[in-house]
Amino acid sequence: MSKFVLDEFLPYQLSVLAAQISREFSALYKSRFGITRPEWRVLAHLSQTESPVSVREIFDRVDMDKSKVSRAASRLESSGHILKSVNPTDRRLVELRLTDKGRAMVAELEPLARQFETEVLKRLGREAGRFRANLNALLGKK
Amino acid sequence: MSKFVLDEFLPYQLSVLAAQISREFSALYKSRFGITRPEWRVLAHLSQTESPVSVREIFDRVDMDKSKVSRAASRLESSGHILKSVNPTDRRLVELRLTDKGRAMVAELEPLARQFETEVLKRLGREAGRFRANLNALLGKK
DNA sequence: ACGGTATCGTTGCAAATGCAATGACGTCAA
DNA sequence: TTGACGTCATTGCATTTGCAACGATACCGT
Repeated sequence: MSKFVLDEFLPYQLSVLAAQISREFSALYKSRFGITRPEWRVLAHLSQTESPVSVREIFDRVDMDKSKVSRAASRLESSGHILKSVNPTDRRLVELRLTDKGRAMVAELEPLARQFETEVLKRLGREAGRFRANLNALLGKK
Repeated sequence: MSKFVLDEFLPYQLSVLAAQISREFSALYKSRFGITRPEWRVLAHLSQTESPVSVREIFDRVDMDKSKVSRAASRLESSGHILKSVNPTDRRLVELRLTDKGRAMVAELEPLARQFETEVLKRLGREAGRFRANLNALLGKK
């Protein structure tokens, strides 16, 4: 059997690539807005829907531990980017929603995100679409 | 401009996929051999070469902080899987090499790794090769 | 209505992490 | 040879992380 080569091991490659790209991008929003990765995720998720969203909903969909989401939300509340309130229908739930300040920040952030993504995909040329499709397949989408 | 959708954001997708797959695989070797992810990386890297390898060499190629490598190596030494020794030519360097016990463990581990990888790639069917090629391109290989 | 069970978000805590500082060693030029 | 500078691995420390435990609330069968 041929030798095992770590550099060609899929889980390893994915790990390295994801870490590199995330580091690069997070350096961007960290320096520009002073937010952390978990905070960015919460913000990005909140920006997608008008209605308030519970902590559970986020950590379900966003692949972060409950506590991570909870703490990120608390920081975002302190910094005035989101509001937390108890859901009156089900008092176990906490509703998160963007403040105007939060919305403004996301509005600045999103173009940067798009641009960053475009730059990355440029490296793949015409293979970009296929790569994304395969990524989605591995993520078990649709 | 169309709405920003986190689920379709490349850095996010890569992060999630890498985390999922790494979690899955690390659960395997953790339950079976009690080693952590950094330890697995060091072992996997050491298994690829006969000659001893310095800490620097590993953290350069393996995308881990120096201290992470150093601590993983110490744990692996305690558990008897590797040996650490001072390089006699350049006494700043620490040579890491597998013990027989370490080699035996890696020998068990590698087939599991291959199999795991195969299972993942199966989900892509005939696209697998292309996906890997694109991954390599993004990693800036060759 | 009541008890048992499940779900939600937060928190405590131990472990892992990243980063800077440190100390040991090498290199090189004068 | 010396001294300034660079490199290596480890360690200290503050922060982050994951996990379990907890209190509060909701749900469900009886």
